[in-house]
Amino acid sequence: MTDSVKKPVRVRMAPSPTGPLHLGTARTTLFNWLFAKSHNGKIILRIEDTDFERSKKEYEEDIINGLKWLGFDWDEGPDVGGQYGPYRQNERLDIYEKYLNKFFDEEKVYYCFCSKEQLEEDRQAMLSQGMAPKYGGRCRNLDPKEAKKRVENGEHAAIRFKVPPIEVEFTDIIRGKVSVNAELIGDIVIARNLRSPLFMFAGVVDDFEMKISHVIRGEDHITNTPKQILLQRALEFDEVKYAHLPLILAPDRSKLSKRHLETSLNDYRNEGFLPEALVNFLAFLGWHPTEDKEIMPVEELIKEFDLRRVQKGGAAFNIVKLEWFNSQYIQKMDSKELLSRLESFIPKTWLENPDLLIKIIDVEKSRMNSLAGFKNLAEPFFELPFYDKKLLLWKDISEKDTLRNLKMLSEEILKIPESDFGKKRLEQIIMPLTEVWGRGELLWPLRAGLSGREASAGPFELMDVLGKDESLKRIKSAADKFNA
RNA sequence: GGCCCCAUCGUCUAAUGGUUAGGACAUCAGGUUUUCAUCCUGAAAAUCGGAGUUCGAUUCUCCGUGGGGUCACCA
Repeated sequence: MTDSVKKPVRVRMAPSPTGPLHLGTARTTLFNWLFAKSHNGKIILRIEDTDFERSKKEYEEDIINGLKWLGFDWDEGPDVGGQYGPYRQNERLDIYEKYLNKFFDEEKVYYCFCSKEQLEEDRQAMLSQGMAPKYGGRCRNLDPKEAKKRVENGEHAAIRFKVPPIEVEFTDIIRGKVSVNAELIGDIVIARNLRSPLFMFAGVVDDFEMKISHVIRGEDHITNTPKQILLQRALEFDEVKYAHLPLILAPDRSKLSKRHLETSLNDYRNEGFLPEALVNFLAFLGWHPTEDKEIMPVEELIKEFDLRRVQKGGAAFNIVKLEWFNSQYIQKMDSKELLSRLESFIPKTWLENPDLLIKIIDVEKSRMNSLAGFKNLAEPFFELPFYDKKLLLWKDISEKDTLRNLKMLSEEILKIPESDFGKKRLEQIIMPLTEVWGRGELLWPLRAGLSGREASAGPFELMDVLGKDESLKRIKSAADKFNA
């Protein structure tokens, strides 16, 4: 309960399966995960599906999938079990009911029969008077026995918690002291009925039941915290430690929404971002190590992660920087490994020749800033694109000279024995020629003819991958453009 | 609107009661055996405004401004 008695670190990842895995959820999860890992703590995955109308099994699957893809694991959860389960709130209704009944016995809650229309009217009235809209307490003083009877007779009533009019203060690990006057809050609804708790209440019960030590969540929850602390006190639970993370903002620092960019993790996955890059990028959105470094693999993040170094202000999402992280991780990645990541991004037929693909990857790696971009880069290796003969002309070199140069190169390349054909040998043969005839004059048409592209890898690398026959074929086809 | 949180280059951020306010991405200019990319070098670029505390504040305090969050029988 106090700092002197250190509780074992147990954090929870608590996504709501009301949509596909969100970028913000991914980052909150990452910070929880890093914190737990760096403290040898346990991680609990809890599915917060008390909103039965919006919660969907498919979203739960998507979220779990996405979290695993990012490389996270957990010690307890709906899929792996654990001694504090079940781990779906929907399966814990008995537990909530028990505490709700306790609350009724102690008269800390009451039934509220106000209709939604009525409440909305009240709200508007208060708003128009410039007041903070809060529940006025119309049902607070109804006779509990009578209220219970009405509910038993089938009348619908929500369950409200009597919020005491006191100042609530808590210490946030990131922000320090935060205090709120609960008088401004009004009695909050904590359950639709005994079998249908709401987030505010279910979370508090679960955090206690699951022995959670630290609640690390987005700043959007900061105003929920005093309410939950009040609930904890009423339930006589130990207080947990809180850390509220700064929010991810849109690139223009406004509120993050789908209007500005993709907010679902799957979009980034499908665009060919590496989970390693995403994790590194997300970690640096609001956090930074002591030293100046950017590329930090996850093991290093764990080693250096510290909640106290988390930024307080919101962080704008910068896709360009993400792309940079991605290209860095791609360049550093072993080509074999890269190939396995590439599988879902390329035509199946390409997979028939893995050796060739590895060669292409080696050559094109530095030009890749996403897995999805590889296909376009690799296409010329499988099929020479159609191109206009103008592409072969270096600066103001004439067609005639270009043709001559191509023929000359072709003859020289032909002389190289198959067994000795490769980048090194090609350079040895061709580079001296450029001393005489000019670099651009020889190399440009050669490269353009081999790739059929305005921009590509260099001619020696190209030929190295294409092989002697295909290279000569392409050079001939380039020369033919002028013969015709 | 009430309440809460926040504020260093365009962006992510480092640092300190005294520094030429550092790094990274992006930008610009060069260089590295032709193009593109990689890589290297260099340049430009910031302490939101105003008071106060102090010998000295970007750092501490207050006010203002700006941004964000929240005020659901969503989470």
